[in-house]
Amino acid sequence: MATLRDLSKHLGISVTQVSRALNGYDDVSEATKQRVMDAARELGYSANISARMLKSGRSGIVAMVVDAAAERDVPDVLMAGVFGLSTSFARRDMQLILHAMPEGNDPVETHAKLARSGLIDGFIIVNPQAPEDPRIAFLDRENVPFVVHGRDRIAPDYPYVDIDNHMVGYTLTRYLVGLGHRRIAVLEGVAGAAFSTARVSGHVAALAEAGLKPDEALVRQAPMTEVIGRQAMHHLLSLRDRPTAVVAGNTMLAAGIYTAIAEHGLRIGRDISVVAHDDRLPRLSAEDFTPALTVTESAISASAEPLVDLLIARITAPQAKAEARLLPVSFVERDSAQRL
Amino acid sequence: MATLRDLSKHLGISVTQVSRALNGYDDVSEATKQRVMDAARELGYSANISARMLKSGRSGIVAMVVDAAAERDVPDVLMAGVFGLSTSFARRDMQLILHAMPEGNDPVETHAKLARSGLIDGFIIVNPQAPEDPRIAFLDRENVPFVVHGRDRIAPDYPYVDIDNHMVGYTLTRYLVGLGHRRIAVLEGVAGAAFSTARVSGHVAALAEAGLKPDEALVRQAPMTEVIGRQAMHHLLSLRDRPTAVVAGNTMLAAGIYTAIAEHGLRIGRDISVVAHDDRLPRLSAEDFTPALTVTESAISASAEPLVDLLIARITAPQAKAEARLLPVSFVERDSAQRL
DNA sequence: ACAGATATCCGAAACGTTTCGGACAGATGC
DNA sequence: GCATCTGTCCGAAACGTTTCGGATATCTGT
Repeated sequence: MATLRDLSKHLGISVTQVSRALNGYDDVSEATKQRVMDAARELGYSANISARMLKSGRSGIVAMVVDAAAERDVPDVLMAGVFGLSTSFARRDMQLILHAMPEGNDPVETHAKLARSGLIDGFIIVNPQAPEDPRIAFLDRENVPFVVHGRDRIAPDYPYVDIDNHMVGYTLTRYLVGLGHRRIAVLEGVAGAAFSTARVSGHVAALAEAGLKPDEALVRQAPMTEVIGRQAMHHLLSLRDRPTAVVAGNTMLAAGIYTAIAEHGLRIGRDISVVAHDDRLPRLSAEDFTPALTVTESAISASAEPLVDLLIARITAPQAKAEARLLPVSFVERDSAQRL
Repeated sequence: MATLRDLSKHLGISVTQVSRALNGYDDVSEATKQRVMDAARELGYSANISARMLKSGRSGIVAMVVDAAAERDVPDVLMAGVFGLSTSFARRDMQLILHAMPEGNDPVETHAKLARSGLIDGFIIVNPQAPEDPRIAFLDRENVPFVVHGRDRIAPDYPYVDIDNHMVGYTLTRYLVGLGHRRIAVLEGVAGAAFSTARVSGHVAALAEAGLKPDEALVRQAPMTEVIGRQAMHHLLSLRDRPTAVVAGNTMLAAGIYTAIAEHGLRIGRDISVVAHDDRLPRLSAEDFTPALTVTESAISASAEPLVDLLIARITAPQAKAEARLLPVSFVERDSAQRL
């Protein structure tokens, strides 16, 4: 609870100089800088954030609003993201507010209220809706700094971090086509989600390239949980004309799919091929599946650092041209898909 | 970005009166109160939190520090807690900072730094370590408001919300003993965790009551994941003198146990009885297990509201005697345990 | 020795809010 | 009619920081 004034008195120099010493200005001598630093440590001084903010207009706090209802089923991916972000921000002496929005609340209104309070320097937007996310439209219009994990259009003019989801869908399906598969099912995330839409379009593109038409009955967009993967796979396997291969949106879906296939007495790879996208979640590693799962992989945790960088850039220079980062995706062939 | 002064000018009354009107003081007439409210809505006024805080000493922000390494494996229970807390705080116009602490950082130092910044009104402490949690000792000593989910001793003098974990352990084991079981295994949370210690002690008490000695080989304290449940159960089943029943710390462990038993070709209930504690996590419902799982149950989400109440009480009246809330636990008999 | 550059310092204002102490009516009591 | 009370209002100070404009002392080159 020491203040600048306490330090100033203690050292016999002005508040101004103490402040400038602490903030590394160059019109303060090395000697005093040292003395101030030492005294600060000794007295346990830490700048009062609200005072700093009142003056500078920045709080060092960013917020991320998540839809409690939508995220409840899939905490793994959210958690991986939040942890990465929180530590990345902490390293820069910033803090992340996680605001869980109760069901039925308007996301735009929630962001508006948070922004109006003046507390928040910027927002992290996750799970953008395609084709046009209302939160993005709002923040853009109001000139509130934000960065998006994902994107709601092909070439946005706001800062975002994403992977090439179209390519993910294309790669996985293309691989199966190459193995001779013709009836290929797809289990992806919920229909509104931008990443899900992009991947399905990649899937369709790969099919088209092989002269195949997508079969609506084989495409399912739903929350990516193990239970849903299992149910959906059971349904697919009970089809008259069942698929010979399936693409899963993440490893949780894949786990459910594995279970369902086993419960049908079929062998993965031999009877039904499975491939998936792997976000590198801490719990379900594709290489630990039996048989080991063939995937496109891209660690979701890797997006934290660039997201933080871009958001900070946005906050400090709101007028600068928006930057974006496309994270790499690699394809790892294992044993879960075989030639038909 | 409207300020009090904007309102004051716009209405032709003093800043003081505008502030008092907005904060519901009674020395301002109903008429002006109404006018001020209307103008505030019209101009989109929202109090600048840092200014308010600078003056009042309160930010309306509370923080929860979680150990990234420890929570990575078990996001479900953390997530359920965080969501409940965030919405409960939001309802009171407060915000929750989730601070993910990187591995190897000192929790006490992390809390100290956060507290010193002056930004944070209070802390939520989760996963207290028994017998003495250093974070609790520190915050108590420094008179920083906090509330604990759980407790690190039997009868603490700080505010906390908990269930009777000794009773949980006792009830589950007692039930199995009543069914004639004598070799009863226990899979609980990591050894340092207070809840885990309490439950194991309840287990031991129930055994002692039946004249049984606990067998160290049958008690395992580890992270409560499905994978660990499965591995631990495999180990137990391979024992020369294997248990006839097992108590699981939560439904994730139970799910792994179910898998392992099935993989051994044994039937749950008939060959091996299983009971568990059910935190009512959104994903794994005890009643959806086959066979349906017999549990003690207590929704972890129910603790959010009392935690928030107690923390706010602590913040507004730091000197008042600490309150506590013991949440109810119920026993639900289903089909996963049978008479030996 | 002197003008000007350089290095180091400081006072004071400002950010937007809350709140203390007091002001000024009009109403009430005697 | 005077003092007192009640209902409304307001000015000014304060919270702790940052920063602008200026001050002072020391150094440079001539």
